[in-house]
Amino acid sequence: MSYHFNEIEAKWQKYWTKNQTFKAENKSDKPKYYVLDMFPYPSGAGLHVGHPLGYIASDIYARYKRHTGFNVLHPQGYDSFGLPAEQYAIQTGQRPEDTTRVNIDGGFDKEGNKISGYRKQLDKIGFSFDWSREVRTSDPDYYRWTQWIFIQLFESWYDIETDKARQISDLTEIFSAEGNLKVNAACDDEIVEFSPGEWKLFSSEEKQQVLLKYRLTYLAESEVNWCPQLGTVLANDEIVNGVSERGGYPVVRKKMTQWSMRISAYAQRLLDGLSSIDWPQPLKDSQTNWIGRSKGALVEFPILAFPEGEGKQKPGYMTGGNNSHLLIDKAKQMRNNPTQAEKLLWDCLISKKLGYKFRQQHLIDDFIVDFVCLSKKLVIEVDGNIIHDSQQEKDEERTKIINNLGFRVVRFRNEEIIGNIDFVLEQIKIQLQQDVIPPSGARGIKVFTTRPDTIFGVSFMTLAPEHELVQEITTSEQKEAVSAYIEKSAKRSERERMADVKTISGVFTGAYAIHPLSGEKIPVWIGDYVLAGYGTGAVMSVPCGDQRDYDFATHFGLPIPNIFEGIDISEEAYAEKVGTKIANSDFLSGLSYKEATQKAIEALEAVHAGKGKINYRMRDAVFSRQRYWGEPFPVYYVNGMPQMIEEKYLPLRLPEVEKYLPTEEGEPPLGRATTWAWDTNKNEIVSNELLDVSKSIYPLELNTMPGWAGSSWYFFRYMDSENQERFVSEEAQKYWENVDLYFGGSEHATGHLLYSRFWTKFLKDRKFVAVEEPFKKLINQGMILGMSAFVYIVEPIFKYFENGNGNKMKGIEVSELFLDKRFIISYSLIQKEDTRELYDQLGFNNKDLQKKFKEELITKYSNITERFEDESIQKYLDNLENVEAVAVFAYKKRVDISLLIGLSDELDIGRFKKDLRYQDFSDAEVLTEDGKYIVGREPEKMSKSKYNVVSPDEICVQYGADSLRLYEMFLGPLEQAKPWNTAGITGVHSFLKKLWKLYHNDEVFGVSDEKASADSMKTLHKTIKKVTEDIEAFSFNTSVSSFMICVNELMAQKCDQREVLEPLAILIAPYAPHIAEELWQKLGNNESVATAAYPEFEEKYLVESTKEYPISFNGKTRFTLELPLDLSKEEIEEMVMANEKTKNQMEGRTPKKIIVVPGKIVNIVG
RNA sequence: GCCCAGGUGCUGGAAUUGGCAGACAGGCAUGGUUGAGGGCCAUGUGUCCUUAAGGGCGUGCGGGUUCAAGUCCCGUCCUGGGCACCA
Repeated sequence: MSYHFNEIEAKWQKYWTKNQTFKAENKSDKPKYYVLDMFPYPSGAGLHVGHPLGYIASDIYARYKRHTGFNVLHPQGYDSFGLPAEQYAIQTGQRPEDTTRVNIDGGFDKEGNKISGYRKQLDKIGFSFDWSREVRTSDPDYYRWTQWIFIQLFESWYDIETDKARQISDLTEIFSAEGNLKVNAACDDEIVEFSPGEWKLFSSEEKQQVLLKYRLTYLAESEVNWCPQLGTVLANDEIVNGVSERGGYPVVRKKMTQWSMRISAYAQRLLDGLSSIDWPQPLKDSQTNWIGRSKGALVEFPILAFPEGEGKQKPGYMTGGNNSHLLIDKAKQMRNNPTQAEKLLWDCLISKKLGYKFRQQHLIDDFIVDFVCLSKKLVIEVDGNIIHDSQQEKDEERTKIINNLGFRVVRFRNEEIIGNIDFVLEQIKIQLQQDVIPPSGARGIKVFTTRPDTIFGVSFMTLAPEHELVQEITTSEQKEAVSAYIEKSAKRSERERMADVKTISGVFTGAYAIHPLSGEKIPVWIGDYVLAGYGTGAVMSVPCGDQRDYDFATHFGLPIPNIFEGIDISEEAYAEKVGTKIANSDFLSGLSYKEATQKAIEALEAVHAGKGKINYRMRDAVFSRQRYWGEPFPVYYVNGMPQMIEEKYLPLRLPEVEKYLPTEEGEPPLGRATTWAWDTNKNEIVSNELLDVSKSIYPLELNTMPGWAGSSWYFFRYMDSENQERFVSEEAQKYWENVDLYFGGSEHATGHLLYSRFWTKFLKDRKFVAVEEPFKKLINQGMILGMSAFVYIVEPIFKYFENGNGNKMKGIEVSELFLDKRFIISYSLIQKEDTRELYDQLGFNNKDLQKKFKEELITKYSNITERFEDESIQKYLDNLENVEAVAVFAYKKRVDISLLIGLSDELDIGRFKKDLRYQDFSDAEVLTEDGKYIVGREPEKMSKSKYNVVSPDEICVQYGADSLRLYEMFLGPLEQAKPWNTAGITGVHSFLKKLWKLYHNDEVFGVSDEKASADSMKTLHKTIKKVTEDIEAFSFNTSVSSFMICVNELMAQKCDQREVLEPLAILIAPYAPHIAEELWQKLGNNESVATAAYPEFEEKYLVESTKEYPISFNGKTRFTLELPLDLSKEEIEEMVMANEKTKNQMEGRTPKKIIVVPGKIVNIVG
């Protein structure tokens, strides 16, 4: 009875579906185990053999866990929103919804080609998925909850004090009670401070504006990565080498109003969480890298007010702005004519009763304040008796600016001072006791540095061209140069800027900053080596310690002071931290990196010019896409302010549009929808025409969510996929917790895997889930590469070059790599006169390259024929008649692997020539002696465009799903990338045939109930041990070879006992479930093998009494000797030395040393 | 430049608490079975010397530790992946 795998597999796949064998229950006595694969994007191309690799591994583990008594959740679904469906829609006009459905469930594409669909393809491989829990991210029942989570994010802010996300209503309560002064939140940088009174006075819109700066998802105008070809913005992780990940289109910087996710609030927790999860180290490393935490200091360098002055150093008390020279006379005048109240107060203040020095009518920026205590940064303003509204507004404005410079302001009215001077002084005293608030605002240049120890090495400062201060500080002389530079660098695309890191460019602003510790005057430059997006967009340049600063200084002739003891910096900067001593640095001289860093921060803090700071590289994630095929935002706009649609009216369904392109006005595709307005009375989507008619109807958001929205929480939905009340019920989530084992590719390291962790932490903070991390253990499966086939083409080219004498000549250029290949001569180009076309085809479209190639050909001409082993080309050339000159060279061309004969590397020349894709070669000549053409093969990523795709469907038909499963595992370690070679599958296929035979006597099934031999029991238990260890270590390739060894041994032993064959069937069931079920049934079991108890390993069958000792002399094994295992060291030594062979080896010498390791080895030295 | 992973036969790979390198497969070769092909079975297959017995050399390269190194240490080269004017 032979092994009819197709019948067997179809039978059991049907059985599993019918009996819902793998349906997971949310209630069970068994312990739970959650195994998950990253769900696929269902593309029109269907599955290739690379896709199921991870699914097979996870399936084996899930099945293994079922055998060992776990309640296993092993679901599957589709990440069905995404760009390719939309691109396809743009091209063909078909609805993405329809094409996506066909890609999953099967059907026909527009050309009428049959698409079998992901589901059918997956089903054929025999996975133990619980399909009753399937999710599709593009299903309104699913994205309803994606929208819901978005609303929760909108309704939350991040409280740094409690290190948690909290409801936005908590924040508004705090604002009403105490303003925002004490709020320590993750929020936008430019937050204006306000009191509870001011908060109450804000209009509704102003309040919404303020709150947007705190929300975890917020609308902000920011510089984004705009991809004109795709018509959308991209997140940082969707850009690779300055071009879009999908399609490879250029990306430019553009200012746009976009939804963003405040993931930066979670930077530290995302970093800390990594230590609690069992993920591959490289993956953790790349997340760590991406988050990019760096420890250092934030330092503020004040800007010199009179850069064009006599070069005098500005004293610390001169706090005036750029217009000080105009105001200073006015201030003097005011000092001489004080009001009554001013006079009274000044007399008290100048008497130093309060213990602090005050100044009168002093310049701060472009304002003259009445009194100021510079050391405590306290301003005292005296107001007239009658205060008009307009005056009050002006005062508030003025207070804000002064606040931003780091001064507090107290105001008293004239009558207060005159009426109760003691009370006023008491108030001032209280203010003086408070700490100085470091300046939060404008005039200083704030920089972030990881090397505060090198602060005395600063010789200039550099701002990013986009820096907001640039316009303000640039002197009139430099204005032109600076503007030109800014314009030039703004024009450069991101890619250009990245490609060109070598060119040093920059311009002096004319402004100077003041060193906060030395008081020295430091020139301020702008340069595009400083990135606007990182840190503060400005750097303190320490040329001796940073190569970029060094290069910049060298280029522009700026000074390079050396602050390292005994280090030569005449050639390059010195960036080593350890073992370095700081010199020429005032109080830091002589200190190590660590000591100096700490001292520098202390000193900066003392003068309120800086503080220690942790900076993160990770930016907030842009969450809007100008696309159609994504989740619509549950958002409408009232007076330009975003409003959330109430939860109970979700989902907000994606509208129909006629075309999937942006509108003429450049709006996203949803701008084409005619029914896309929100009626706040009826709470439904209504026609846009009503927008002007009714006051309760508002426009809906036109952007959609990015691809990662739906995938950031789907693992929770599987726990309770039918729930209509909640995204996952509390009980279901508490039961399944999180994913125990997650399989997927490492390419999602900084996208999906980071965003999922972020959302999970957020949901935990808001108590929607009870876990902090989504995936406990993660395994990255490696990519299966396709074996692309290549043909090697030589093409004769005429009128190609001339030698020095003006004669045309003959030559061959064949890459050395191709010397052992067979060639195909293409005639297609012979007829073509214009060689430029050929150049283009080969990439030699550059004049220099052409010249170089020509030269090389001439110099190599003399010895090329010797190097070239296949003489047929030479013969061909020699036989050419009436041709004076010809040059030939070879290149390779991909050929479709379906044009090969069988599984061999031989090209079907007839079909190749007839193939339309290779019509240039229809009259080609194949240079081979034996009439065969053997292609070259190279591993590459499997893809349709490379003609190297192997479909699992064909493999299943030819060899069966069990063979496919075993082979994919047998190929090599799971995490490794490895090439696919269909020919190799015969190994595992014949193994399965042998296994089948083991359970059969000739034509009939037959097992005996007799006792198995000791050898068979040993083989079985050895296999149980090895396979179990391997499966726990995810070493599936070695367990497959263990099965092979096991079956080979049992065959040799002629084993047919149930005692061995029954446990073996269970053992192999996770790997080859179909054949295992069939054998299990034939063994007389009625239930599926899926939940049969896993065989237990028993040591006793493996106990050996003897060991074949390798006997080595000076480390080289010469022979082996079988000895009982219970011998002592001495006994072993005695027996070995007594052996005849030992005596032969020693040839009468006495050993210097004898090493005996019982149970392992004997080594005789001498 | 920085971080990570990895270099073992013709190919995929096995062996890393230091203990007979090349398990298990594919390929190739020879033989058997078969009308033929496919299939199946058997044997061989790191490399060099040798009729053989046997021996030399062998895990990218160079050193070192050890009775013993693919495995540990130092240096170096190469390949693949990630990040990158990140201050």
